Amino acid sequence: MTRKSEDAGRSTIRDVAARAGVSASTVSRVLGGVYPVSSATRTRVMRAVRDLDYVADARAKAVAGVGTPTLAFVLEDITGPSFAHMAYGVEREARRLGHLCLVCTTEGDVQHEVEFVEMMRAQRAAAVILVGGSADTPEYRERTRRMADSLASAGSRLVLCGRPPLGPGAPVTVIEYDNEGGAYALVAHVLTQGHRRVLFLGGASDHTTAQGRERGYLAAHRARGLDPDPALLLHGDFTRDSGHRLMHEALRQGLEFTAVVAATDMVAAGALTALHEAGLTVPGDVSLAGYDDIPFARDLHPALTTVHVPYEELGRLAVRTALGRTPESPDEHLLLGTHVVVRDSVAPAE
Amino acid sequence: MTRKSEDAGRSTIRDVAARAGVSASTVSRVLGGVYPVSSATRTRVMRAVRDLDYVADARAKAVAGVGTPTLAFVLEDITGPSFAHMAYGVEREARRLGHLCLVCTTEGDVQHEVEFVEMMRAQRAAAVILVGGSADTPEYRERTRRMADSLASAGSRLVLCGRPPLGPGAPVTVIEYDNEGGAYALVAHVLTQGHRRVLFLGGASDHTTAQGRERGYLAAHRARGLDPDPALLLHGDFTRDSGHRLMHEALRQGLEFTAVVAATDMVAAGALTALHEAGLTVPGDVSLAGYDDIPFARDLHPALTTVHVPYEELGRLAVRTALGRTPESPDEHLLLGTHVVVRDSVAPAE
DNA sequence: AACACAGCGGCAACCGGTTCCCGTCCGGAG
DNA sequence: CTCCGGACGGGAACCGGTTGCCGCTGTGTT
Repeated sequence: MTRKSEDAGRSTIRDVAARAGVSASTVSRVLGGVYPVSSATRTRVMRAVRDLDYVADARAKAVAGVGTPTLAFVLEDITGPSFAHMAYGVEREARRLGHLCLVCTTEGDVQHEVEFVEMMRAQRAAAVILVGGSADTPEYRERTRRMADSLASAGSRLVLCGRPPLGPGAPVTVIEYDNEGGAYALVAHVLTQGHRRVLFLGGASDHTTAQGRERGYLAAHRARGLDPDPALLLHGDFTRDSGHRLMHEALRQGLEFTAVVAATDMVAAGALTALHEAGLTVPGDVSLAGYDDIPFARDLHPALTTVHVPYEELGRLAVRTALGRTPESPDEHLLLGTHVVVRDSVAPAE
Repeated sequence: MTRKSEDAGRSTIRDVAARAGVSASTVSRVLGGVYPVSSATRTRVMRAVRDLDYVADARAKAVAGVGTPTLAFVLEDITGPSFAHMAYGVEREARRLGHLCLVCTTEGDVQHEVEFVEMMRAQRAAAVILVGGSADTPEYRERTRRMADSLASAGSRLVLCGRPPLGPGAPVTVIEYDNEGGAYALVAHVLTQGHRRVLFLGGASDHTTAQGRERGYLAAHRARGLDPDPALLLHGDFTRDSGHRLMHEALRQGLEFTAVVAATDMVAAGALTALHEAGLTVPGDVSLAGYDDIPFARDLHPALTTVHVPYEELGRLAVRTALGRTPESPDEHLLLGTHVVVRDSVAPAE
């Protein structure tokens, strides 16, 4: 028996009180720290606390209305690099502010999301942060709005982080980044290098992130009076495998292009491998660009030209604005900027 | 006012009871589902519940001793691919089992870890899972053991997932994977290809994961009667930048080697870039291998030969054994196997 | 018609904390 | 010596739930 106390398992505040010969109120006051307590009593209580290795039950405190509320965030897949960076920002800022962080991955299943939000309402979470893009359908807006109302009426707050907003009137905080602007700048860079047939490896066509990036691709063309061949717009999802498959297929079909812009770096990675497999060199035969600036983009060969997105900052802002909101402040809507980072995977045409 | 009810904000069980004209106990019983309640009463209660959009406060239930306890996991950095996969396994299994998941990143700061564990004791978490390797010092063992005892006395459980065990007698569950075995097999593969001077890009020398992999490296040499040049054992950390720097330095010093084994795929990625920068081809001039089999390993060029570690499974097992433990079962210690996956980055010597 | 019993629902105690309110004891001022 | 007020600590109500126990009612037996 190396344990110093009688090892009572979890001990309550009344156990401590009994051992110190005082009432539970006094123990609570000593631990609270504000109420005046004589130093003799304080010492006895602290001693009992140490002897029993007592820690107040955070859940009981929560019921009594003290204690910091928790925060929750929901994402599709924690192993995705951009998701992970947002999660990092959220967790980090929450910790800095003294909040605990609940996490839920949905694996793309809407049902999981709805159930989890309901649980968070029961937990009386301070805020629920929905992280990462989504399809923007009427059902989505309807469902999400219901979640927002339901959380709001329970005193919580819904935050959309990199997700389609719901239109006016919904009790939500929205933090977005400029998908279209980033894609515009990136594609403009590619076009400036003289490329005229630029293959676009996009995402699902109802996915807002994919839509934004595709709009940027088109806008950059139009700004120079170009009208891109619709056959060059391919759709898949945001995975490495999708990039690989799409690229492989495009090559097999003999599609003509001198540059490839992928909707994400993951897609670009898959595409790059497919290009290599086909015996093509990058950027010698084909130029390639990605989107997201995940850490690995530097270590692809050639190092990938891409668009940097301040994912971590996005997460941090999400918790800050959700928590710092004053009752009378309006629902916020932030839009963060992006910028292209030029590396070695895009070369002049010819 | 589209809201259908009078929108009471959070409503209590007594509000529901009042509206349904019954007592709080009855509402509780209707919601509980087991106790016999007449169908007329049940209908009235359910109606009130729906009208008020009532959800029972999970924290209050927890205090009353019902409701599923939460689970917590702690890791250094959620953006690391292998960490992320363990986190994924943990979260997924927890959800399957109906538990909520708290997360904390430490950024390598021991103090954060200790504070968080204390909070989890206050939360009465079912289990706290410490994820990922660590330095194995006397202080580490002492501190971790204290955490384990303290959690155990509060009815929680400490789980070490991919972390150094504490020796006999500590109330911990340990889930490890075979670092040494994997490295042994990998290095054996490299040696079989005829390489004799194999550079090892290791981690911190007091880090158990790094130690295990280094032991494997040495053992594989000794098994064939080889005695590796100590100058070929380099130490850094597990980051991409460390790999880049170490490789760059080794090349600058004119160290001689025909193959490189990196302690992680991240390190290998950095090393690969450094090799490319020096104008060397892989595996033409130098062979290269990694460890972890992160998804990106496939998309490096050449595709990286590496060791697969069942990270997700590791996380899943951590929660399963922590939760499924019966009071009389002994403290478990699992060791999962690894296997090498051969791709294109290792070629025969000469 | 009296009785037993099952079905149903309310009261009150409890979970583990916090805090309002009040009583006691002390010292210092008049 | 009395009176006053501030410092200190205890009792009890409360937070929002659950549940043991008991009493009421209605129906089916004998």
